[in-house]
Amino acid sequence: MNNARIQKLPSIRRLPSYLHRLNEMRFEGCDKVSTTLLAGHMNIEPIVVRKDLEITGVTGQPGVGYQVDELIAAIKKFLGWDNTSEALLAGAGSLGSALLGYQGFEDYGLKIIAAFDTAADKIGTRIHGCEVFELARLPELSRKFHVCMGILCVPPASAQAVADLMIEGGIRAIWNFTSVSLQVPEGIVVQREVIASGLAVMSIKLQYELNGWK
Amino acid sequence: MNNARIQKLPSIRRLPSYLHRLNEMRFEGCDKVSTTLLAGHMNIEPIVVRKDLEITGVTGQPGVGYQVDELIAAIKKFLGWDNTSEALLAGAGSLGSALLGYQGFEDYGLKIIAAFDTAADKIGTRIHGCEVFELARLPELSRKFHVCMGILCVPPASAQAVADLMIEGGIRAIWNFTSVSLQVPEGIVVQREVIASGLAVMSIKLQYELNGWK
DNA sequence: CGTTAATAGATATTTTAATATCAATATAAA
DNA sequence: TTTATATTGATATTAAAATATCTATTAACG
Repeated sequence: MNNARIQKLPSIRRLPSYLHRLNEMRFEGCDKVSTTLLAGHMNIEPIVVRKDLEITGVTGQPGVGYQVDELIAAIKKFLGWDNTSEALLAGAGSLGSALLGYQGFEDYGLKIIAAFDTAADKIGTRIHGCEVFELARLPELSRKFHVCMGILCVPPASAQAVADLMIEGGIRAIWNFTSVSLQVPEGIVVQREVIASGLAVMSIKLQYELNGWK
Repeated sequence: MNNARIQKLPSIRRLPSYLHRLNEMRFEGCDKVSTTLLAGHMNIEPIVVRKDLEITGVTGQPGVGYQVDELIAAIKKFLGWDNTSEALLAGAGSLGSALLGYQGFEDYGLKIIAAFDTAADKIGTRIHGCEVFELARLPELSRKFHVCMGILCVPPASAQAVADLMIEGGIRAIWNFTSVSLQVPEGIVVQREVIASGLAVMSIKLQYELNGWK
């Protein structure tokens, strides 16, 4: 295939958790933090945290730790979350509405500027402050506002068609919450969230706790 | 720490996607499948699929492939999804409601039998067919029905307290959708879903597509 | 029947991630 | 000041995951 290989993906996946904790710490008035502290909070080893932070290019002070502010800035910059990016959301069903109501995205520099659906009773309304437009207008509005991220929460049957609309609208990255494996042209990023993956891991861990390793 | 080390976690995380596709294939009337076919659908390499399936203990036939039925059964058994397990859900807000409405859980042998909340206007109602009870009754009902999984979707401020209620009710595994890093006794499994992890990965991939590697 | 292509399974290899070790630095306590 | 402790950063090591290679098996086709 295929997508140039992205390295240190496990580290990248942990960065948002560090970022969240660091924001809390800043709010609490801490200005310094050690990897031991961050690790304890996440139940992982300090060495893992240190290696993870390394990829952002931030440096700490031996014997002391890192400046909370610097660390937050470094993580945000590395992830491209230092400037807000705008996103569209397609499918204002229960999951879509939940995502529209999710406050945390602001911390991640993501702003959902419009939602799209086909249900006549939703079009023209606002969900958690976000206006719902007719799905067919997605490409037009996407182009108009130069949106490059799309959040896909439609039923499986229309997932591919709506993804195509997003691509038509110039969207470069699709956050795919459907169960469909999308086919997209070269250069379009798809990030699929499979909620059952977490359940699978939990199921295995639980079996271990209940029965030990078979 | 610290959780005995669980191996092949990446493989475990991919199993639900295979399972989903296999169920579709069975519905379409296919009885055989090759790793090439499954891999193509998920945009990964066939060798990865073969190694993943290996952990379930299933065997295929050289030159032919696997029996779809056998494969489904093997994956379900490995994940403990061959018998339905019952779960409770705490926090019937927008995310909790979305999860209550999620159909896919049936495929994964998960049944949410009750929801809990503190909001007086929700208690006694049904959300997607699931009755909402007063949060304080969680331990009592959990014990009564011998539930061992809890789904946590409450606001951060009450997350630890509600997790404690779950543990009091005999729950052994908590699927944690909050931003809080829970503290739990030995033997309790916590699976935390950090939605921003996927966004972080997507952000890095997008940077690569837009700018190339820095 | 013989040939070709596709496949699983076994094993080996490579790549990547996690972890350990150690030196240098800073802080706090004695 | 001295000592003990905690820290980062660099390097080395180990463990795990991904990938390659090869063999035996099967089906399809001429």
